[in-house]
Amino acid sequence: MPAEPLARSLGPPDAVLRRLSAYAPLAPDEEALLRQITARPAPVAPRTELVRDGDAAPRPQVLVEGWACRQRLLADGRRQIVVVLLPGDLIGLDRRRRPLPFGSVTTLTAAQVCEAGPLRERAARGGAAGDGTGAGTGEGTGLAAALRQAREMEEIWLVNQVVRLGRQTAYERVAHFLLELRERLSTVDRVQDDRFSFPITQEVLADALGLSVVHMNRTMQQLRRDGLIEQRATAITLRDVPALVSIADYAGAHGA
Amino acid sequence: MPAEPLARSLGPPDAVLRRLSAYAPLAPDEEALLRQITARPAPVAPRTELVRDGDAAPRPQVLVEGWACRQRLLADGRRQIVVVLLPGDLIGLDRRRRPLPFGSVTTLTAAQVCEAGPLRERAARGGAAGDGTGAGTGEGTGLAAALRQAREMEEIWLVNQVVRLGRQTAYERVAHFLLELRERLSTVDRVQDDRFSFPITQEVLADALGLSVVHMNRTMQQLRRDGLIEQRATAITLRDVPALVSIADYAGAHGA
DNA sequence: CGCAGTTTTGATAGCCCTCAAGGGACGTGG
DNA sequence: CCACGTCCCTTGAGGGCTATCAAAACTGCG
Repeated sequence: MPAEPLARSLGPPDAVLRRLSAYAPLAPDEEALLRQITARPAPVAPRTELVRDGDAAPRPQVLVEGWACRQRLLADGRRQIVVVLLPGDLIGLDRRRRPLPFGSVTTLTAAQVCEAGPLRERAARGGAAGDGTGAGTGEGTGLAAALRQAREMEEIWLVNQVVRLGRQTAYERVAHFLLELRERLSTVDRVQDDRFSFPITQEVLADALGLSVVHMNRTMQQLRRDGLIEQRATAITLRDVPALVSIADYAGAHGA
Repeated sequence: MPAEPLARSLGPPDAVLRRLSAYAPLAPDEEALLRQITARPAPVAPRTELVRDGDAAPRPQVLVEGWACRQRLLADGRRQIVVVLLPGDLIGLDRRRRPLPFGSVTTLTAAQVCEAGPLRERAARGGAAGDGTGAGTGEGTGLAAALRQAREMEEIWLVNQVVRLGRQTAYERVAHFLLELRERLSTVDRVQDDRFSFPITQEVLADALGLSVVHMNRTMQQLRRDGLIEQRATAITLRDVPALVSIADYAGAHGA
């Protein structure tokens, strides 16, 4: 099962570096550290658990290639995907002091993962960090700032997810989710002309958006019939972003 | 309009201190700072916006008394409450570097709020923090550790909310939510014999749990009829916590 | 060429929403 | 003391969105 032929063609595999330097400018030695960490990514099969539920000390990792997710299972087998993780995303970088029932982290596709312990240590030791109170104007620079930003982005994705699941219809949910994916993937150069790799099954999509597989399928069909999206192989194209934005009431995570 | 007669009888107003020292042991001077900050709380009317949506630099505040929420409004008026904030909870303590579309923070009841700028500064300056890599065993102490823990707890509440909204029925959602409230309120000594103040309307509850007011009402009735909860005035009693836990598939945020 | 996983389709049912209206609690004012 | 408004809770009826069950078409693959 090839990981993501399209993704590879759409961008080189330095997703983590792209992601973090989009969040905050990095010092040369920090970039070097990142390159070193991601030099030899470990291939991981689909449906592999990267972090077990309740794990006391999840190892810091970075997702270099492929998609994954944080998910939680209910006792009767129902699954809720809490957040989808994309190339360049971080896993377990927050130092936790207690084993928290966060759910597990699992790959959705074939993926490539790197250990990121040194990244956390480097950030903890501090650097160009702008820790000053700064009243909010300062952005902060350096690895620590980038990691903070990464954490805040993840919180935004969670809030988005709550709004989708709580107050939007299936149609709106899918539109909103696709727009979020587009925005996130574009920061790692995986989007061209509103087209990007889309390597997950409708079952996964359903578990992410709180729907049944059958209804997920019908909703996708509706979006296609309405000319809003187009799927070929494992890639998807958003054919009318403004319309999608309007439907989903989408307000991105822009900085202004 | 009296804020919360029951709450007052169930616990003294030093909710913030209780909350934070439950997260991590504080140094004497940190406790003193907390007492100083919360010495003169400002009364706030219900439905008051404490943080506006997209606010670049939300002022750090602590909720000393009353309930509030983070919420997001859709263009057509639909409202989703992202997370409910209880006495002792923190608001805007994370230093943000960009204006993020987080939604607004609004009081749900009459409340008492304190500015907490000094708290953030004190934590940033560092203290007894256990920043060592520690492999996960160390808990960390001091204000900074407590604030980190507070942030992680909020993330757990978000994940809980996602699971509720995505994969649970109305009945399960309410059970799950009530158990979470019980657990959170108990850390600030606002729970006695599974009974606690419950000062929000069913409309608020509906917006928190992604339901209509009518269905919210019917679900509460069902829970009462099943002998699981009991409401009198503005207080609620969980009459069968094990049953509720089973129904909701509730796994608290315990440390083991 | 059959197998397993995925997508698709049809039919039926159910959870939950919307609309509408009545009742209760509380405070205000006459 | 009672009329009256407001807010909240409650109830009824009808319908729509979405789930479930079942099975067929499709795809990639060994």
